[in-house]
Formats: sequence, structure tokens, C-alpha cells
Amino acid sequence: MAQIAVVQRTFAVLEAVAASGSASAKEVAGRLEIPLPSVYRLLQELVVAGYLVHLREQGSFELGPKCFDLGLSFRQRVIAPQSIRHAADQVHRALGAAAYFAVYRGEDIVLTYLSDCEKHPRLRPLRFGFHEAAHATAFGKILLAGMEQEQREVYLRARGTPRLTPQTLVDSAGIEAHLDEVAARGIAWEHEEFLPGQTCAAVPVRNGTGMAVAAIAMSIRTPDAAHRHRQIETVLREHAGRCSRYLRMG
Amino acid sequence: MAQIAVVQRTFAVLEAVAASGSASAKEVAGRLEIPLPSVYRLLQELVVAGYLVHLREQGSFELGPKCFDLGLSFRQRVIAPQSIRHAADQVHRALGAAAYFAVYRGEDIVLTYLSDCEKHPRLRPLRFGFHEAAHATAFGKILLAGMEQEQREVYLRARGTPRLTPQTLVDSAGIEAHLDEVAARGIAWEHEEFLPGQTCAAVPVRNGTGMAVAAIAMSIRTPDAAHRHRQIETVLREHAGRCSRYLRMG
DNA sequence: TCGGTATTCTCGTGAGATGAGAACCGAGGC
DNA sequence: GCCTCGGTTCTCATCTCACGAGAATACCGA
Repeated sequence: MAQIAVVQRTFAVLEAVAASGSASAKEVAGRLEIPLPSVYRLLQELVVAGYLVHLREQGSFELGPKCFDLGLSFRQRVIAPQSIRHAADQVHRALGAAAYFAVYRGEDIVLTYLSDCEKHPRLRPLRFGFHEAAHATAFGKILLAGMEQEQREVYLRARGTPRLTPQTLVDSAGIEAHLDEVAARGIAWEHEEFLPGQTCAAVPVRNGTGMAVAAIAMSIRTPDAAHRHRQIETVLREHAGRCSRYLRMG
Repeated sequence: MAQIAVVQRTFAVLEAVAASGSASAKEVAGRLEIPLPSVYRLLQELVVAGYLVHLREQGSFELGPKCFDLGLSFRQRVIAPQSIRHAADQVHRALGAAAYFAVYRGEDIVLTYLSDCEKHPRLRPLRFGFHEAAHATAFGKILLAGMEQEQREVYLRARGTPRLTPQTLVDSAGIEAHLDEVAARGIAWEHEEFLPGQTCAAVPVRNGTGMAVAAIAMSIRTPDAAHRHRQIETVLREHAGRCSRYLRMG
């Protein structure tokens, strides 16, 4: 699978620097067990390319501008488009709850928009970017439920299903059974499985072919969710429909 | 200067994808004039390394998780530390003006912290990250004034000195003369040279050896600056001193 | 002036990157 | 079912060019 040695080494060097924040050539050489001249060659290459900077006075290398640019490009590519953000903002307002938009992309689940405020804060651990605890969040579960079983197994095996609260579903049999139900209902509820005291719900957003490619979700304190399940489901579905329509139009 | 062909090609491919947001192998091959099999090899390598993802259903490649990670690492490394952010917040509060902290790093000027609020908004074009208009901002000028002349010339030649407002200094003789004055006074004022209606000021933050490695700055609407130059200078200097002390302690 | 460290240079060798071409695969169209 | 046609992967003979030991040089602090 892995092929071009130089390229792999180059990324290894880049990531070594990224991990340390700041590293000397010797440190990198030591950590990666690559002879010093080669490390210098690769470092130089990375500096010329703009992915590292050489802080001569300190004899160390750090991440360069291109790393920032890549991060920005990624963000701009992945962030939910205007109209979807708008839909999430409306869910936020209509329910008085933090709202989320997540997509399935490549092999990953990515949170591409969060709509919250001081009165209705998002779940603290959640932020823009990759999501690792799909088995314990409403939007994670709805997206898992939409995958082929094989794909789902690969996904869950790769990241595990750690217990985050006493309610977290951790055994694969239990998860599979639960996801069947989620798929059947077309909505995922999550009751304190991710964070104690918080209840979440998510519904799928489908593309033209009916595949669940994204999810719109909300989180609210558990007591505030009581007797509002109907309303929450209605609002989520309404805006999921709008998102679907938007996706279909491109 | 440039050496390892494969590595350069690899980054060329990565950046081609980043620039397009999404690109097929053929597009990349066309744009870079690299034979198709080689492009596939490099794309695959980038996918394995996590810098790209292969969206099979669309036959296209997009940026992957590692790009996001790099951006995060960069941010975490570069963002001003807690105590410096605190100093900038205090400047913000004491002056009722947006406050900024910028450092000179490698060959670049980087804005590493902004402290503003709705009542005292930052200059809109400014945001966290690399700064390109050093000749037209207060913190840019104070850092330029602290460089060796040669270094400064390289810097300005590389980025140019575009006219942003009627007040912008654009000719190198004028800039040099102005920077001499700035260096002598130890404070840079900027009167509507970057944005009409806005006045800024910046003072240097020095490391243990007395070199100007950073700047603390503020921006305010020009009318609000009248008769407050003394106060602004005093507040900035006070907190620049604190920042310097912090830098010396590490 | 003198260690010690960081960085760059030199160069012969062979691993391994290269790209033309062909095979493979999957989705539509007929 | 069969055929077509992109997109993608594989094969392989060629020869470039990346490799790393070692030496040289630059740089810094004492």
C-alpha cells in the first residue's frame, strides 16, 4: 500500500515537527532514526516548500505558512454552505437548543457547523472538525445507521467505542440492534450517552439518491427535553428536508 | 535550492487539490503536466498519509484530516500564550479599543492574537495568521523598524507596498525615512494608512537581548484618538513591558 | 583564540522512482 | 446479457537521482 519512501519520510519529518511544536534536526533524526544528512535534506525541502520555517537563532524548525493555508483550505472546503448554516441557525432559534450539522466524508464524520449561543451552549467537547465518538452522539448514530454494515464495522473497529458515560452503548451487538431501530425510525435520540445531563437528537439529510450523507442535530439539557420530543422531531425534520433540497440543487 | 523531485511533485499535487477544493486525477495531471500514472501514485500516497481523501463516488480527491491537524498544530504553536493574551485584553479594556499582538517569526509577521468586541471591533481585514501589509499597519511598521535594513528590503520587495488608502506610504525612500523616525521614537502611529477612518499605534515587545520580536498594538476610530495620544502610548508601553518580562521568563 | 555544535557539501553506489502500455473494474446504454 | 467507456490499478524494463558516510565549513559562546 505504502510506496514512495521519500514522500513517507518527508511527511514523517513534517509530522514529527508538528508533534513537538518545535524540533531541531538532531531531534527529528533521533526520533525517526533517519541519518542526519537526509533529515537536513528533507527539512530543507519542507522549508523551501513553505511547510516549515527554520528559526536559525534557535537552531530549530517549526511549522510554516503553508500549514496554515492548508488548514484554511480544508475549513473552507468542508464548512457547511450558507443556506445549511442558516437552517441550523433556525433550528437553534426554534428549539432554543444548540444545533449541529455533520457530514459523512471519505471515511470520516465531520462536524461542519455549530450554531449555539451563551444561553444554549454546544456540548463542550464538540467543535468544528472530525468527530471520533460516533457511537455516542445523535448525529454519529444517524450517520452510522445509514452506512452499509461492513463500512460501519470498519469505522467502529478503527476508532473503538469507548464508554463516555454510564449510558454509552459500548458492545457491538447492542449498538447494531440500536442502529437498526434508529434506521427504522429515521431519527436518532441520544440520552446522556455522550455527556451526562444532555439529550440530543438527529435526523438524516439525504442526497438525490436517498443516501444519508449528512445529519442535522440538536442538543439540550435533559430536563428541558421532557415532553418536547414531538416538537423537536418536527423541527429537525422540517429543516432536514430543506437541507436535502438544497443538496439536490447543488 | 530545490532538490528532491518527488517531494516537490507531491506538494504540487497536494496544493493543486487544495486550490481547486476538489479535483480529479486527470485534472491534476493536466494542470501540472505530470503523466497520469505518476499522478495516481502521488495521490495514493497522499491518501494513505491522510492528507487527501478519495471520494470514489465522485471520482475526485479532496483535502484530508491531516490538513486540518496541521492547521490546528500551527495555530496552537503560534497563538500568543495566555499571559500575553491577557495583556492584550487589558489594553482592549483600558483604552476601549481593539488590541493586537503580532510576532516576527521566520520570515513572516504573524498576528497571534486579537482582542476586540462589538463595541470596539478589530479592523475587518485583520485576522489571526500571516500579515501581508506591514508597511501600512502600526504593528507592521514597528516590526519593520526593528529589522536589519537588508532583511527589511527583502521582506518588502517580496510582498510589495500596495496603496491601501490615500495615506499609505508606498515609496521605499519615504518608508525608510518614516521607519527611522519610528525606530527613534519606539512607537509607530498609523493614521488612516490601512483603513480610512481608523488610527492605530504599536510599540515593540523586546526579548532578553533587546531585539524587537513582537508588537502590541491597538486600533481606534480616528476621531476617538484625538487628544488621547499620551494615554494610548502610556497604556501600550506599560503592557509591552509586561509582555517583555513574560518573554524573558520563557 | 579555541572547543563544540549546527549545517552544508562531496561523491560513488544501487535502490527505487518512472511512465508507456495494458489490464482491470464498475456503471450505464443498448 | 453484452458492449462501451471513463476511471483506476498493475507490470516491468530503464536509468535517474536519492542515499548516507565522511569531511568541510559556519557559527557561537567562552
